[in-house]
Amino acid sequence: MGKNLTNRETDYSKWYNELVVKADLAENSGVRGCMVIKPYGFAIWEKIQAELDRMFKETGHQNAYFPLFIPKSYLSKEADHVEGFAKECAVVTHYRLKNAEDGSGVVVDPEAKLEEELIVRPTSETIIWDTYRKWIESYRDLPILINQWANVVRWEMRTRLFLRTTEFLWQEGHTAHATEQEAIEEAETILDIYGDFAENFMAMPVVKGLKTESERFAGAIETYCIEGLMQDGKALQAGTSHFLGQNFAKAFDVKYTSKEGKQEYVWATSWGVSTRLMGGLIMTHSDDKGLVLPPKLAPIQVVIVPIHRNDDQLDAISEKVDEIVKDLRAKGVSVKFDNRTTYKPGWKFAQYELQGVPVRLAMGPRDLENGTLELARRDTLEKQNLPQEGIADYIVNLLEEIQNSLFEKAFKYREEHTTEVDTFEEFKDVLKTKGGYVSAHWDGTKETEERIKELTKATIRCIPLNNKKEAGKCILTGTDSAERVLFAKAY
RNA sequence: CGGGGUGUAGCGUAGCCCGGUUAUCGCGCCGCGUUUGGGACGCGGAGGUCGCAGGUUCGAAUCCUGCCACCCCGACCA
Repeated sequence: MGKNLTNRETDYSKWYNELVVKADLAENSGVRGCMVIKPYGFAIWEKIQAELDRMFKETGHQNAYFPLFIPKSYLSKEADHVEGFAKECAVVTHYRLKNAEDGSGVVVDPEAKLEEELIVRPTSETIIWDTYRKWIESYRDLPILINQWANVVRWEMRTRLFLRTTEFLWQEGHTAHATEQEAIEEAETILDIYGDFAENFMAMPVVKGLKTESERFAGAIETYCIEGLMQDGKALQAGTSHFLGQNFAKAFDVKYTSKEGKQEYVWATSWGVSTRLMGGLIMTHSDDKGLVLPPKLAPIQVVIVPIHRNDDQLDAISEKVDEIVKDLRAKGVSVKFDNRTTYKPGWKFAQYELQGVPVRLAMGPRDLENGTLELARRDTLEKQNLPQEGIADYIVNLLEEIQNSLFEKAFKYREEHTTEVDTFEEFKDVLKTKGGYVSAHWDGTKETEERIKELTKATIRCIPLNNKKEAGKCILTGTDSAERVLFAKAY
């Protein structure tokens, strides 16, 4: 295989293809950049969904579902929003096909042209706000805290598996509030959930911050984000939470009557994370042998491989293994006993390493005699022989240790790849030779940000929320600056 | 959409410049046997619109034209 994942030049997409997912559609279909998520990959997504869903619900959110198709006119109601998405919308113009007269197949029936074209949602703000108008009359109707799990389509010019597919799965939250303060707090609450999830479940350290004007969501007043740093030194925007102000309320005329009997526009947020998180997961932890999954998101946490010469041995091993499986399941650990005789142990070892299963147990005749088993950690690739006695408890602790150790490793990498610089020369040099985040002063203007991007391909990933105030000079223009911002090359 | 590159079996490829028997090799797949503590080995077998269409030619994977798809670099983006 020989793909060095720690190499900065690595093409991760090859891993995706081989490991979890394959972009694989009918030839010449014109549907580019879509991905088929294989069962194992989807199982990871389901774990992500389950945890986030729980966190949303714990903070008072509910799930709902809105239509895939959005009337074209909706999109044009919010000026910045159209501007941001118009160039990447798939449009439905007809609703029927018919047999071609020359028998060459089916063609679009010109009779079946839609009066108003429908947009395949690139995001659902517009259709949701059109609905909220009908739902909201009084301050008693607020807040509305709704999340939707859905697919969206963005016809990007260039796609990249997981990170920028034409169609992707995500969750999008859309909330309406009576006050500005409450909406801002909502956006921050969600950012905290995203940060918590990224660090404690994905074991991916993130920087929480604010986007600059040019990186802000189309239609937002403020965009909060979490930014991860991948093993190749590039940053990945892993989630965003937007404070939308009253932009959408005004565009869709969503007003409520306040306690005082006055008509007020509502305040809004929207927020989302997507299947891109899976890309982040892979790019944060994987090594040359394949995926490395944090235990909390691994579809299989422990795999048990029997080593045997004949059926009698397998039966004897199975008997022991069944006990261990039962113990582990009782402690909430997901276990797979791979007793297939169609594959050999060596093949299975390699296979589960590819899939990133955190812990592997092997048991053979020798172990039966000694009451032992072999345990291998996916993250460190260390193997040890242990007594079968008490193995379930040992594993429960070990899974936690692996979870923590993955985070620590990624955290250390990020610390080592965050560099403060004070001159543009250093800035360019760090980007070229070391990569990662570069913390530098910036004069706060769009023009400077743009110029730096042109010169170095680095963008401002965010203005960290916990930023300390520190006077300095912009690395490009030398103008006074009050704080450093984080630059990086990004996906 | 601009610049560069690539399309040959499920995957990865040789052959193309310089046209000529039955299109190369590896992995994978199927059968039989031996194997099984780190991706086993032997023997046998199946599998191909050489991206598509047209052209040149006695003859095209190979040369020419057009189209399509994919990858990389730009503009765009979760």
